[in-house]
Order: sequence, then C-alpha cells, then structure tokens
Amino acid sequence: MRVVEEQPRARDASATRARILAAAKSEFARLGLAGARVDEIAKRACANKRMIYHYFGGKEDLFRTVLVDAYLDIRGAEQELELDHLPPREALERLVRFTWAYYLDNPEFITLVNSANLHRGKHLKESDRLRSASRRFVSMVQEVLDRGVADGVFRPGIDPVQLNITIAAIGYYYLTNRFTGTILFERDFMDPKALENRLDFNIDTVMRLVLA
Amino acid sequence: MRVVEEQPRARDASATRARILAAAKSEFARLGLAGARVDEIAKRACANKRMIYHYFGGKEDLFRTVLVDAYLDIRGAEQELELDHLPPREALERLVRFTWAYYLDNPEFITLVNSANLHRGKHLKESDRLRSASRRFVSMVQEVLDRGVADGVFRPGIDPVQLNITIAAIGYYYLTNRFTGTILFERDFMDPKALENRLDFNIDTVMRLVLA
DNA sequence: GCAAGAAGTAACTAACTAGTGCGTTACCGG
DNA sequence: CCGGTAACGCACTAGTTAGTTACTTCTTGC
Repeated sequence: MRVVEEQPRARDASATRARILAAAKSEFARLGLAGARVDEIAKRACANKRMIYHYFGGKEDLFRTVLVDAYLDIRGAEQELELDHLPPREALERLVRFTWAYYLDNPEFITLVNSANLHRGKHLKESDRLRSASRRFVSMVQEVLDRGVADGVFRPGIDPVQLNITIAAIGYYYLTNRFTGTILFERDFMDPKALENRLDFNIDTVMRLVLA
Repeated sequence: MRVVEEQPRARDASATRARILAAAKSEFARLGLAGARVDEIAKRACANKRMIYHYFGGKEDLFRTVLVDAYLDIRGAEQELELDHLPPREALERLVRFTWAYYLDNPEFITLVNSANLHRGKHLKESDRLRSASRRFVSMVQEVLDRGVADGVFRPGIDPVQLNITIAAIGYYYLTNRFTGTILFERDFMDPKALENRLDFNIDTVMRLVLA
C-alpha cells in the first residue's frame, strides 16, 4: 500500500471564502435553511467546517450572506440592461425576457427567495444596500413607463412597483411551481417548447397591460 | 397543593387524527418539511407522538397527506364557484377574486406548495385524485373561455392552463414574497389599501389579457 | 360481561447536528 | 530568517430528533 503524499493546499482566504459561499448557495437553494447541513456545505466547499464559523459566524449568518449576494447579483444584472437606450416597448419586452432568462439560468435564486420569505424576511431586514439597489431598479422601470407615456404608446398611471411584481410573478410562479405544475396539469413545464410558449404568453400579458 | 384530577381523554380516533393533521399543516407551513418537528406537531395536536406514526406512518407520509389535503381543499372550493351561472366576464373576475381571497384566507397553502416544490414534487407524484381534480378545474376555466369567445367578449385561442397559471401567479407571488417585497420596495404589502390595489391591478391585468 | 383489538402513553435509543476548544501550519513584514 | 498573525484542521460535545419498544387503558362486538 503506497501512501499518496497529500499537498497541503496553498492558503487563499478569499478563494476559500468564495468556495464556501458557492457551496452554501447551492445547498440552501436545494434544501432550505433548515434542510441544509453545515457539514455538507463544508465538504462540498472542500473546506473545513471551522472555516465557515471563521468567515461567516454561523449557519444563519452564512444564509444571510448568500441571500444578500443573490439579490445584489440580479439587481446588478438588471442595471446592465441599458433600457434607456431602447424605445419603451422594446425596453419593456427586454426586461420581461431578461427576468425570465435570469430565473432559468439561476434556479437557485428562486428557491433562495422562497426560503427568505419562509423565514419572514428576517435575514434581509437591515440591508440598506438591497434597498437602494431596489430603488434604482424601480426608477429604471419608472423611466421606461414615463417615456412610453410621453410617446403615447403606454397608458398613464401604471405603478412601476405593481408592474415589476407582475413581470416577476408570471415567470417566477411558473418556474418555482414547475414540479407540482407538471404533475397536476399533466404537461412538462420544462419542455423547451413549453418554456417558449410561456415566455410568449408573458410578453403578451405585459404588453396588453401597459399599451395605450 | 391540590392535585387536579386529570380526566383521561375520551377516545376518538378520527378526532385525534384530525388534530394531528391540523397541527402538522400549521407546522409544515410555518417551518417547512425539514424545519418542522414531529415532537412539536404531537404537542400542538395534544396527541402522543406515537399516534403520528400510528396514523400516518412517518414524518414524510404526514407531509404528503397534508399536501394532498391542502390541494383537494382549494380544488373543492373552486368547484363551488358556479362560474357557469355567470356571464363570462363576471365568471373570470370571480375566479380572480376567489383565488386572491383563498390565498389571503389560507396563508399556509402558499408555503405548503412552496415546500412541495422545494422537494421537487415527489410527495404528490402519484396522486390521481389531485390530477383528476385539476383536470376538472381546467375544463371549468376552458368553458368560461369558450362562452366568452362565443359571446364575442373574449379573444379566441387562449390556453386555459396558461391563464390559470397567470391568475394564480399574480396573487401568489405578491403574497408569498410579501416579506422581501415589504423590505425591498419599502411599502407595507399587507396594508389593507395595498391589498385592495393589488387585487384591482390583477383583475385589470387578467381582463386586458382576455378581452377581445 | 368479557375477549380482543384499537387507542393511547411514557421512556428510550441511535444517529445526527450546530457549534467549539485547541493545536498546527503557512505566509508575510521587518 | 524569524516571529507573529491569519488560515487551517482534528476531534469533541451538548443538545436534538425521528422513530421504536413495551406497556396500559378503553371500547365494542358477541
């Protein structure tokens, strides 16, 4: 029996922290806060459990960090859409498409948000960064609406927050409830054609909602 | 110190079973499958933990029963709407109002569905009762749509499943994410006026979606 | 009125789980 | 090159948790 000499890993604090965060995001998304296991997160991160407590304090603090990161990621991506470079109708359609694509590409985001709300939002209560990022997002949509009204293509008086909620809702609900949906409605919610149909339906819904 | 003589409770299998089920529904809704505690469910049901294993088999089986019951309840309530007695527009508005009111009156339903989907729907996979209840529900909406098209008030070609998903989504998302929503958008999602506004917005959304 | 099964209880267990105490090792500024 | 600090790892613990064993008590059909 030959013993393979294990190299002690080169020390890299930020890389270890990042690996833990990535593993935690995946585990919390998959199993929720209560279902996730600290030992498993450490194992998947190829880090010692002790490091989780060193960098993040504890399971709940790690969860909080994962949540804030996830929200900052989507809010950051939204800012890069450059909706102000597009005519109002195209800008709004682009937002609907982006939201749908983001949920599809980042399925952990949805379950993390569900977990955050299962815990009544207590892990996000005092995050000013998130609040200001959201504020910027709402005013971005407000601007698109204003331009649309000025151009006469959108009807006036639409609340941008309600519109945002609806844009998120019609994509989010379909995807988060795809398992029960697939069972109850006896159609494969994740079939590429079904996904395409849903996106088309959603764009139509939003357009009919705002068009003058 | 006077010892109060405890009456042994009259034996009532179905009542005990029902108490366990009610307590389980509340606990699973509050904390999820992983977060709920069997001991706590027994305690809240004023039942011995052994009875849970006696009546339901185990924690996961209890969860499954809670989920099926919850779905059968909403599907049953929908059947009592008698949409076929109303003109198409009123029928559809009634469905939107009902869905919203049901979520508001049964907040556990939403978190149970979220939990079911976190576990990828595995607890509902082979429930034929749910599938047939859903089928009846879809055809009920289909009929309303058909009548609306025949009357010339609804445009043709609307998929009743997509419509149902949207009607559910715009209420469900607002309510399930009310905690993060309240924090991020800095408005009280549960304020009575806010709830009223949301319902109005949703009715408007659905009507614009279907009207010819 | 009595046998037998059903309802109910208490105490237990084996496995797990978040968190820690404490020692070791690499790296970096001086 | 060396001393201190930050990164890292092992092994443990105290408390939980789902599930069970072994028993008592009530109810009901005959």
